[in-house]
Amino acid sequence: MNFKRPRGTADILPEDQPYWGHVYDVASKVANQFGYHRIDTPTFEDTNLFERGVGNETDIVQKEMYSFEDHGGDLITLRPEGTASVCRAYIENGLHNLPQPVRMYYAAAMFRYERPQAGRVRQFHQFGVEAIGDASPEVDAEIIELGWKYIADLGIKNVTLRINSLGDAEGRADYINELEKYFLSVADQLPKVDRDRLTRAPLRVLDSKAKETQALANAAPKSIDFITGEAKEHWEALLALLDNLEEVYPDFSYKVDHRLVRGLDYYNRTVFEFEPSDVSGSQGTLIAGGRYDPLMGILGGQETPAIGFAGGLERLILELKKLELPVPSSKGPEVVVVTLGGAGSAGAALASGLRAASVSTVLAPKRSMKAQMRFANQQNASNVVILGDREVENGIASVKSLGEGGGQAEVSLDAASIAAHVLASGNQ
RNA sequence: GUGGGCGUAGUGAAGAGGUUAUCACGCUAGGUUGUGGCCCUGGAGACGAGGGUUCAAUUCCCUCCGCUCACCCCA
Repeated sequence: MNFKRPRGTADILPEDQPYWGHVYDVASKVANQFGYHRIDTPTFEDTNLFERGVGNETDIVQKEMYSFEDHGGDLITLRPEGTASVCRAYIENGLHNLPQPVRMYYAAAMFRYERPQAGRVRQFHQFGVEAIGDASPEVDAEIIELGWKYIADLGIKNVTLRINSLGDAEGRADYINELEKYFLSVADQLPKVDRDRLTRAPLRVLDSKAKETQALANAAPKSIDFITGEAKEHWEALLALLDNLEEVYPDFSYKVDHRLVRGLDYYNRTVFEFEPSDVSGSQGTLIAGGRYDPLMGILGGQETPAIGFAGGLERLILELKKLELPVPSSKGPEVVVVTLGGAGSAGAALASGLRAASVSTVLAPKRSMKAQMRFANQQNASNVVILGDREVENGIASVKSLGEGGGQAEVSLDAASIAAHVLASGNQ
């Protein structure tokens, strides 16, 4: 009986690491460009944080959380998303005392008990950003710009940005009422999935995948027609700011989509999503976010406006692979040390000396010379240093460059000389 | 939770109710005594599990398990 990884988890093998390194590197680079600082929160939290923060009625809380009682009797949950934790940390650590807004980002594993499929696993990874403590539409635009730039810097083109406003809590009830009324009036034309949805979450009928529903949803009442006052001003200001972005970034564009809604309870006003334009995959959303002004209050903090997004790294990597986009490849060592005969220990000593001199060095396995050369080649090494009894005796090592038409040189057998030789040829 | 597809070496594939299960890549050892990539020759390595039908099952049937895709949901 062999052990297998749990369903919905993945081993990220060395060969896949270039993709992961790339999505993490670009994430931190772009976040820093916008003045966002990294925050790490615990992998698990009090179950109650998510029940309150994510919303007790959501599927995430109802059937997807990894929850357990620990040995002290506390109810613990592996985080299914990042925003609730960041807000908890903001409140707990008194980050409202910092200059506002506080700009933070995270990149970490999340856990949801779901049926795995393309672009969806049980342990998955998100890059998320949050700007807390500023209600102005400029911050909305900034977050959207950040998300767009992240995707663009990864090299992914042809993404569609859809945006909508859910308005504030006050006006929302009226809107949902109207929406329900409308869908009920055409209920006989809805497929049963959507009739069920209508009783459960009327907003979600809007983004149904069913063809029959989509035509009806297009004609449904729009939330942006129900928003008033500050929320309306906010929305219009945001659209103007996005128009500016179109001038700065030639490829940037957005589409107001009144059928865009969110699954989590805490969102208000601005919501948005980035997804590939060629809607092939069903789990297509690469980045999704929005404003969540009510959340801080829900979690027991002071009312504090905030907005953020989260992006699925697995989905981004899937897209990178689909588009066959290049990612920085892992480099081989600068030196592989090949030893023959009784030179084994001299080789090990030389390898240590080279590493001490900051030259990446790998010792070839003790096999035939041919096998060791082949090993060096497979490691993608820049050079081999050949060390046999002859060399040890004469105090001279053969240093061979493995590149195209690389030559071979005799170098004095000491780490400093070899390091200098290797670094000099590497810099040419 | 619901519904489809699929389970043969590490990977990708082929195969037949009946002796030793095939191929490619990969791995590994060699091919003149100390020089990689190309080429050649060896070697290791597999029928997901259980039950049934049959003289005989890896092949047909059933169950389970696993993988995968979609719905649902969501990043």
